[in-house]
Amino acid sequence: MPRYDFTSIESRWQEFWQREKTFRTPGPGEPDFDASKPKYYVLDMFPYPSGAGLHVGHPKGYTATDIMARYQRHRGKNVLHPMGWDAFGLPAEQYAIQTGTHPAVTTAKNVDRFREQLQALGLSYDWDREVNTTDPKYYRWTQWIFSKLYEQGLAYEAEIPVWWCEELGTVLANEEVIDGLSERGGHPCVKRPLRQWMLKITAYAERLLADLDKLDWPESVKAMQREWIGRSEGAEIEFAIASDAGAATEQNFTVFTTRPDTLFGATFCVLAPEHPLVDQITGADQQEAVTVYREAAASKTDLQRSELQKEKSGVFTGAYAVNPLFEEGDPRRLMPIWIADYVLMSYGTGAIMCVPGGDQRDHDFATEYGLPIVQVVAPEPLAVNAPSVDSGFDATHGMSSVEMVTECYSGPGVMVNSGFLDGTPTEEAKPKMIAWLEEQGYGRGRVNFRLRDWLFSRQRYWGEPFPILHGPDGETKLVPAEDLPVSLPELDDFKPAGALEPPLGRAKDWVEVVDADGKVWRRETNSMPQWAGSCWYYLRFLDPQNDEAAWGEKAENYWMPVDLYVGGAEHAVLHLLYARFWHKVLYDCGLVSTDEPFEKLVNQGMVQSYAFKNAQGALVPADEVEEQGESFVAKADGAEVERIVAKMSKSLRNVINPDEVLSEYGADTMRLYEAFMGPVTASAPWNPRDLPGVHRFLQRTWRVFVPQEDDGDPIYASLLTNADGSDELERALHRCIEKVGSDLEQMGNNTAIAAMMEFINEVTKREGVGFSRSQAERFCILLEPFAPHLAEELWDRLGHNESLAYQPWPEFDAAMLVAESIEIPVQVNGKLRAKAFVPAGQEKDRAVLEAAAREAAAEQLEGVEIKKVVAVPGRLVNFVVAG
RNA sequence: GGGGGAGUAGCCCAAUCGGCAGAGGCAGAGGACUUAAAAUCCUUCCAGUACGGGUUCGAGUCCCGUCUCCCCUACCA
Repeated sequence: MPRYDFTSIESRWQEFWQREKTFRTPGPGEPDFDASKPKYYVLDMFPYPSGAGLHVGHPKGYTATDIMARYQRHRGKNVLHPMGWDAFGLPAEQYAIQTGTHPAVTTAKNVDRFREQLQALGLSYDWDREVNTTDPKYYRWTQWIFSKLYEQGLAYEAEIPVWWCEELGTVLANEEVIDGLSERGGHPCVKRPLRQWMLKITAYAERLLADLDKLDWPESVKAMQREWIGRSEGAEIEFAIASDAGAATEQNFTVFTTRPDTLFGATFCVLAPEHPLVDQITGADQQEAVTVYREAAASKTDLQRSELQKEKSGVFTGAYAVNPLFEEGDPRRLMPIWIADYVLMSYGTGAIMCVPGGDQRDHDFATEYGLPIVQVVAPEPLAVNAPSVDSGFDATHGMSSVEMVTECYSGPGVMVNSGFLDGTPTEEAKPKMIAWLEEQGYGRGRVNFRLRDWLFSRQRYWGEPFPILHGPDGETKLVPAEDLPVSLPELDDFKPAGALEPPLGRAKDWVEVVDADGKVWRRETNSMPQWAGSCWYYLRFLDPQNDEAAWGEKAENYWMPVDLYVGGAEHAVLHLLYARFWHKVLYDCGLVSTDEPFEKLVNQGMVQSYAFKNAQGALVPADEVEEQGESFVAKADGAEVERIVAKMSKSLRNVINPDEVLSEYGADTMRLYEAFMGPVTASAPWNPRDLPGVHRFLQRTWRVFVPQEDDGDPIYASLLTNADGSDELERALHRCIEKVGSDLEQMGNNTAIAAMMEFINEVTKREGVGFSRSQAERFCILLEPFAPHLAEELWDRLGHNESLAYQPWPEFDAAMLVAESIEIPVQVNGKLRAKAFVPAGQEKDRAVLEAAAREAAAEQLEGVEIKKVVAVPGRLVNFVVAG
């Protein structure tokens, strides 16, 4: 086999690894577990096994983690590197509705295909730890964790308006609905009140926010989570509704504001159109306008609302609220109450006080409807004689003419026109006002979160059943832990059972449960959302066969936390926030030993693909374009098209199938290319032209080990002797070891590959002369994380019987990293003018450096005055000269 | 509007603390081998780092301003 025959090499080693269970990872308690070794837990976000199979984007992250896993094994660590399936989900259920095929059947088929494809890439997962969220042995524990949440009072039922998607026959979470359309499939959705299970994630808002600081995560992800949690400090203020006579009545409403300091500048209030108080306070004259406005607002989608963003709209209710700062008779005491759709019922209290002098939105609204604007914050510190006293009312608003302004200023400054706060800087004014409100009983300081409780139920078949029973009198109880799992019943028809009745409602025998006392209970027919299984799978990997517990304490103590977690940025908020929430609950229950699950997070970049755009700017599918010399033209009409980089998508027909790459170049080339494209975190287009480059590197490697004659030896005889290698190659190898090792530590896989190419080029240049067995062996270890099949094959041919996977990483000698003579650039006034040569070992000696530099630049330095000499040891010498 | 990130050769990408702009690959050019082609090997061409200022002996790297692109988010009171 003189040629590099990747097909037979790769299948040989894949069979070997599977047969020998090379990557089986014993855990605490198992006989072959070595507790003295440090651990490394490297995890991929497990995939949803779709019917389409893998595409080249998946392996980008998987390759990166596999390289890390293999590297850490060479570093002598116990490496936990598992894979599994997030297999509940809508596509299998919809396929079932269309074809009658049970989702379990579809899922099993897809899982098999995914597993095959992953194994074909030579990924070193411990397949004994494979988990599947749809397996009753798995979801038994998902249900068990739900029970814990329920026991902690963190799961509750509520009748709330939720997004209902008629087409999908289910409720969706806010984040699964974009612009009124379902994220999956793009079907229209409407809001409806429904009984739902909620998880009280808001109870953990503060900790979920604070603990972000200690995570080694991308800034962008942390920023997104912070924004999603949306903590803001301010105050709640209660406003009484004014009677016709202007007195405060019993009726009131509460607003949340981050600017209590500006209460003196509040000139009106706005309620969300859906606010319950609107019906009660609307005056007869305004009734019709209010009704019309509310109906219009209700029918608007978020998209429509945001399109109309620029122009504020609203309607006066006819009622007034009392600003508690002002005495009766003061015109500023009565604030008209409007409704407007820029105030959202779902945030804060659904009502705001409006300070048009200090808030752009309020200002826009006030300008639109001619409401008074008062300045209460002055940007610059003002002199003592700043105007601060009311002086009569103007004709338009009955307000003081002095303080009417048209500008809006929302920055920090000094309070004006603000009674007892006059002259106080903004930041001090806030606590002062809060203190006043608390003292007077009008309000209190308060922290508000944007984060809302997690809508945790779905009207689907293909999800985890709740371990919940409903009694005849409306009571609710948990299914006892020993009766778990509550298995999914068999069904023939997976459609919703009624307008709002989930498919599980069809399983009558399953739904009804009679207890020992003859009492009839009904099972919960909602199921859990897809996020449930992925909230804790990283814990099940620790101890996947355990039938007594979700995980063993020893395993958890040893393996957690996850050292490196790699996945797409699309999970920045939802999955990662939900999983952190569950983990903290488990931590509080004493079930896990760390308060955060994922220590380091890396988002792999997207693998994009080329697409084409014609002169009209329309996208042209890739298979309708051909290359003509330097340019690309549409096959249809020969018109020139522009090549652009885009996401892979079916419609652009630019999706790259990994199977083709594998058959043409093999898994090692595929892995190498994925890793060589650029930094793991960067997005880059899949460029088929670049594949031969990395493939050639593997071929060159092959050729420096294996003679090319048809009847040649399986490996060069010179590599089977114990002769010393040449000093130059030894130095080159030490540089390579140092570079590959330090790059791997920081996932610099692309540059590590470049270093190996450099070394092999060096060996090739010498036609293998001076390449020793010891060098060949050490190089095999460096290569193994990237191209494990080829590395194992060469290692085997070097005469080893054991797998290469656990060989210790080679050492390098710092003294070997430098050449014998060191070239030092010599600058004159910062410009490169000459090169000096210094013997290795003396490059840090300033005197030697300077002397060598003077000699090298003698010509340039002749007859000029040297004002200064900058000599950086080992780096360069710069002469600063006059003129 | 807000937040995160990126602009280095025709292309993908490198460049520790500020210290020779180039490690590697693709593409291009020339050559060797070959009956020829493929494969392989050798040689070689190519930018002053988006733009404008500043600090410095010295700036791709630090500071200020501007532009372009990508991602996320969006009336959050």
